[in-house]
Amino acid sequence: MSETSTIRLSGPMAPRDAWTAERCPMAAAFGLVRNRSTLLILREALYGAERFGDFASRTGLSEPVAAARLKEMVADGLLAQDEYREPGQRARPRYRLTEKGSELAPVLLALKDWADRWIYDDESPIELRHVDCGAPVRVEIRCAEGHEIERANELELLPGPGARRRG
Amino acid sequence: MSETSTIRLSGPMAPRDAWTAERCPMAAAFGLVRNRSTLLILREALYGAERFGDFASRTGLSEPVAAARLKEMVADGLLAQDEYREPGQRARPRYRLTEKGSELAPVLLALKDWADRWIYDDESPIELRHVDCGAPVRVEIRCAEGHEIERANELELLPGPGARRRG
DNA sequence: CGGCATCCTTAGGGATACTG
DNA sequence: CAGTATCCCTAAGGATGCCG
Repeated sequence: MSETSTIRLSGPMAPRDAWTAERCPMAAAFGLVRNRSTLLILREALYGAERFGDFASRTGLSEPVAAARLKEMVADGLLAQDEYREPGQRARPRYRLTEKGSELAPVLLALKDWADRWIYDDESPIELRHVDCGAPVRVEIRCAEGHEIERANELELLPGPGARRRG
Repeated sequence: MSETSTIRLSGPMAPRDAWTAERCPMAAAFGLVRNRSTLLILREALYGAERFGDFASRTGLSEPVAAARLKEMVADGLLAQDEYREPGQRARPRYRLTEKGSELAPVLLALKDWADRWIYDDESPIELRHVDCGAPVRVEIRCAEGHEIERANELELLPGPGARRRG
């Protein structure tokens, strides 16, 4: 643990290529989450919120901000909006996670795991368990052979299939 | 896949409790990453950057912004600053990931996995492989029993050990 | 090199009040 | 209830220039 752990840039990546900055999936994904309010709305959507008022009140966001984010997230395909009518009630707008949106869950879980350790000192305010077996859940980095990766220096960075493409 | 997938809020969490918003590990962790520039610097640190000029140029950030972020990240314990002297050279400042900082790697990898699928259509500009076996790497959600979680509705949200504590 | 000072523009976000 | 319209303040970040 004395040595700083970084990802290995070998072969075609060393010395480091400029396009890893220009076409960076991490930055691209962050560009859609973008800000705190989007993250909070994403969290509430994962917790099952569907209605405008719930998003605003449970996140603590002001209504104008909640409205702006919901609109953006629908435009970005993270949420889908429709109307639903509970029996005997008037129709109400509803916002639900798309598959694209719900697949951001690992990002939130990775943030949670990190905060649980480094902010809450392993005493998290919330716990996630596997519904089927009740065991606690965590994010793992694993290769296709099933080996778990514990540190960044077990990783090697290479150009991907989309390295040459433009757009 | 017709049903929207959300985390289950059962027992003490249903109806949803307000403190899941007040003390939210996802939001807490996001509060340290906070903005795009921090993420980019984190990325470069993971790619092995150590010097001010490299952080600024490889991220494309202006120097004032890079300087401000590096300072914040050192204050937040994500980076450690020291001086090093290459043989026959003058001493230079150096910024390296702390353990706290490098453990944010899963967050970046989760963002990458998501973008690879939803932005780059499975043709990523970059690839990460396990150094030992060369197999591609991905983020997995898994419970302590080893079951992989594929969808949010396989998860159950509960109060954690730090639920009652204040601070 | 490795920064800091200054200036400027845009984005994020709260408060308040109002509408269908 | 589900927003929208204003207004205002702060944070994020680029450009330029200077300095040890």
